[in-house]
Amino acid sequence: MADIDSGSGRATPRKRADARRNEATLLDAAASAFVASGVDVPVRDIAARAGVGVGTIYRHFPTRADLIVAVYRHQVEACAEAGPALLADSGTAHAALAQWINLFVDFLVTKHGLAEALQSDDAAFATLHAYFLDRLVPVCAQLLDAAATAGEIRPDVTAFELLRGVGNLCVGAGEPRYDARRLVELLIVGLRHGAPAGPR
Amino acid sequence: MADIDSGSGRATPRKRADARRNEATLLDAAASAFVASGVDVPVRDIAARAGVGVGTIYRHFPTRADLIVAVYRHQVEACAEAGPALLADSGTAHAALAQWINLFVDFLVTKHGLAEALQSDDAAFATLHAYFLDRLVPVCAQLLDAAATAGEIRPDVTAFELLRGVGNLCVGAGEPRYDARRLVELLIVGLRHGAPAGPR
DNA sequence: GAACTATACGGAACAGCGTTCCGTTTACCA
DNA sequence: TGGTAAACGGAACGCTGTTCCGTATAGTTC
Repeated sequence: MADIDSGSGRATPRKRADARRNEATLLDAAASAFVASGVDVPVRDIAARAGVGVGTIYRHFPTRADLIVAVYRHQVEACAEAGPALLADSGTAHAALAQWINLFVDFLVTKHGLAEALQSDDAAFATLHAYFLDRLVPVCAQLLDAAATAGEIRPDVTAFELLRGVGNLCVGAGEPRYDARRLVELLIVGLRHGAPAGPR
Repeated sequence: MADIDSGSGRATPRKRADARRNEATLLDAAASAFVASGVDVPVRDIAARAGVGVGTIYRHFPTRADLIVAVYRHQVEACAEAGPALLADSGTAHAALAQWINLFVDFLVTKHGLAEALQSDDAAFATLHAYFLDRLVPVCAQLLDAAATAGEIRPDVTAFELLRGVGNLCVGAGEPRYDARRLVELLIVGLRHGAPAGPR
């Protein structure tokens, strides 16, 4: 999948061959370990799977969050880029928003433990938090603004809040009696119908 | 607040005085430790606060979840008992449901880390899970049934699912940019307006 | 009041985690 | 074919929850 950090950067004098190889190996090992045991799989397990020492993991990925981000970067980027496309293609802004949220939920519920990690306030996950928010909040805000401008939804819910809420609802997906998708759907429906002042 | 385990039980020959004293001391210490540092405060901190050894904690409360349950039992009972009362007093079943959910949310958001613990799949929290579900699911189901029978809400959301969703939304409450109550409100609104088949 | 015993206590010890650190190995370049 | 900076492996550290057992003590019995 193309070489990592070859050419371009003159300032960084190019990493050693074994280092580049290990980084790729680690990404693969982490990805399969995440699938097998969730994103909270012990670091030692990932190291063993990759056939390296734990020190090697931390040299390449200073914190566990960096590893998670690296593994899922492609999919998060794809989700972010789908936002404007949906807005252009969908009949209404609300429909685009609903579809985009569905993409996000599909992504989250298929990654065991990712939703849990996303809303952990553990300092180790700060960069994970930051990456998801930096990348997705603007996209969500654009969809939200469009729907609000069109008068299709109540205008007082922020993109941060909605993403966080949806992420929270995805925690525990996979349990048979709990359908996160349905509850997220309820949330989106409520967004359309809820009066700004609320009941009572 | 009455004595603990006095009289009645002949089978249990009554605990020693120091044991009963320590149990009460531990409940107080745990309660204030939970307020100060969240329900995930280290066991050693609670022990230190109570002036006992960690062994004493585990003798009285075999698992951390038992301690949490013991500390919050009164409030959970109160919440459970409020359900039928609200149903009798409110104009509509949906209003009763909304108010009861509000009680639950108020309880959760004021207990740092409790919502997080509730949806943890850690085996240590199994009894915590079980207690909350045993006590609250039937109440929620009663409210839900009443509202569904009255045709005020879509009938395909289970009490378990709703409680879990609401609990999930309460995770991270306390963060300034995240208003769990508002999102729960959206969920309840969606419950009223959502068509069983959903959009699209 | 003294002796005896079941009960309860305290905290050292264990296991599992993330993370750090450093002696050793290895890839690259001259 | 050395020499050296880069990278590696895994022991070690600090922090968890939990267990275990020698010691202290409350309650009972004479």
